Amino acid sequence: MTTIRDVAKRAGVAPITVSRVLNNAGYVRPETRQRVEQAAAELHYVPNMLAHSFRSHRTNTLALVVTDITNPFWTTVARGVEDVASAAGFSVFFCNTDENEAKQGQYIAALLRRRVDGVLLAPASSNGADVHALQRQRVGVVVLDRRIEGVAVDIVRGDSVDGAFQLVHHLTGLGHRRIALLAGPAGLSVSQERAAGYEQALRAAGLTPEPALLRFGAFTVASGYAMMRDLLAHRPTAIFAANNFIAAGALTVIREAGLRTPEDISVVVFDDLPDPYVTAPVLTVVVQPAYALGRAAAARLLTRLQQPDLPPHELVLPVQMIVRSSTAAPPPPA
Amino acid sequence: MTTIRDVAKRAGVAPITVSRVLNNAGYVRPETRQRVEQAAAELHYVPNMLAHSFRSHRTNTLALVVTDITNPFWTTVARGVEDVASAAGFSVFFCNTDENEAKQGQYIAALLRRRVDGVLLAPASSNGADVHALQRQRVGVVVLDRRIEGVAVDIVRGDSVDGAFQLVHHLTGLGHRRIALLAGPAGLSVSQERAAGYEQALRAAGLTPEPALLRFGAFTVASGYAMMRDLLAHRPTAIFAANNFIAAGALTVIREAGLRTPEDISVVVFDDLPDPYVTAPVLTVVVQPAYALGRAAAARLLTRLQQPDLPPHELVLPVQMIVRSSTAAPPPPA
DNA sequence: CTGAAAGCGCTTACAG
DNA sequence: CTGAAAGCGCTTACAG
Repeated sequence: MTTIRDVAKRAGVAPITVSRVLNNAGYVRPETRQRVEQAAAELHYVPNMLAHSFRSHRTNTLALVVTDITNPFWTTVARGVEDVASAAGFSVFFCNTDENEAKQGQYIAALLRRRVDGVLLAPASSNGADVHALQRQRVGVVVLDRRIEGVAVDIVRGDSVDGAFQLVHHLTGLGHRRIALLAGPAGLSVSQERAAGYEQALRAAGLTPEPALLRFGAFTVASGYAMMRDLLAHRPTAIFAANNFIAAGALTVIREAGLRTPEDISVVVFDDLPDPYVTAPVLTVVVQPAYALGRAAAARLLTRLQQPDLPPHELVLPVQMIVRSSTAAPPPPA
Repeated sequence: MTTIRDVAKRAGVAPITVSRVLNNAGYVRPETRQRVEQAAAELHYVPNMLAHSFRSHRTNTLALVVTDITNPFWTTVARGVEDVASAAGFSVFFCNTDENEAKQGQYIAALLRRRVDGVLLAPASSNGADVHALQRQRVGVVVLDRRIEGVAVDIVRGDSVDGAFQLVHHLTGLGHRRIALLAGPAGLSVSQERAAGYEQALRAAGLTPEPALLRFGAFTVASGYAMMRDLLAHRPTAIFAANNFIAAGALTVIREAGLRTPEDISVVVFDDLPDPYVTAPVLTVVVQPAYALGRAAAARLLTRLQQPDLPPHELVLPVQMIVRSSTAAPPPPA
């Protein structure tokens, strides 16, 4: 394998000069630079980034740890992260935890061993241990989408309370009084915040939240299906699904029960399903700016790498409701 | 930062002994092992994998380069790869090329610099240059899903010819005579093979392929939409979409044109859209074993890393047709 | 079963 | 603008 030494020999310079050329660091005479570049090309030289990183203590690598790689919300976030990172010369390690705390711990340990410069973490739980472990080793961290407890750290997330409020306010405005919430895991801040927005909107309409109409589960199709099955007996006239996959499960139950949307039951959802998902009906939704969220989080992480002592900051991105054909006035009481 | 040396000092042994404990390599007395492990834990020691890899010439890292990270086919493949890799102690770098040859080249260069042990590549084109570059640097390679030209390399893919034949044969069996193919990029082996299976099935039914009914495009919703718009004037009674995203685009056109499926037009597709995609109608499909494909490819790559001189091998996984409600006999001629 | 010495391929820190 | 020397934190190769 050819090394910087071989290139140096061929170009008639010292290894350190080759290093300067390859890293665009320090002064090199244009002619010297050209001779080095030519020698490198002729030898098919491939820089050894392991040696570089090992010596310089910089890997130019970030990691993005998400909870469900099959959810288009997260793949869209990933594109935002990747675009910002690669423009700044960083590579990104994508990791998928399946909302599993143990898996998350294993990934964090692996990333620490690899000496990534920074981590963007969508935490699988509110437990701050992993963030703490990263900070102890002086790895940059930005928490995505969710809040965690007891740790001072940068956060970038969408406005769940406001989004939930908008959706449920829309439903009460249409005259709905029996609105169910199919929420995510009870322990996550996003679940709690969407439930808070839901209750605020109910109260604003003079309604009292009914425990039987609020279910916690998981951000999966199967969970949406199970929660919706349980709910049918309680005769909701509208459903608020806390994410897109929950909505997909709920819609399957609705279809199987022979109910029509929006005539028999209205449906609203947090997070859109993009184009390729040929949904019917077309859902009233709160859209989080997933791509912008990825970009903002990556940008913040790069800033933190340069200024480690910046005070932690929470960035809450606004969300937007799009009213489509899945919502209408409730059916007249039977 | 604490090093192997600090751990050694605390445990009262030599650094090499710590190395042996951490890597489970060579003989270590159980008591010595325990002392070392305790010292490492007390010091919150995090092994420096950069130093390890740099010295040992092994990174325990693979890369998976796919063409569209938003397509569930590829995320499912990714899970298969990840499961096999992590069981064997390897991490996986996920890279997304967007079917862009230049982006692929950049990723391959970055992976070479990082000295990944092996690469699973779904090539964005039939050009073998990147595979050649990997092989020259003695990086293991397995090509996924598609064939490339002029390079001896392991390949793992689904049976496109057979899958296409099955779908189109199903349509001719129902009585269709005007069957259109919305294919992927003309230069890719998968596109050519699906077109070949399509033509074979037509000929087997005594039909002559009609150039106006075969369109090449891209594996995207937008391309499916555009191709389908162009096709409407040619009055096909059935559509064969070469992948799931093309089908999604075509279905939008069909819906906008006020056509019903399957009454007015039948639709078949290569690659399923999974659960969360609440499609209507439910499509007749050829399913590739995406998860198994990922597993098989990763397993092959691990084998090759251990036996670099194995002759190249092509593994073609069988595919399965599932007949659902999007296909029926063609409407009577107007 | 354990260790002392050398070296992996770069960059840092210092000179000139 | 260029270079000689030292060293990053491990593992290899050899000894005992």
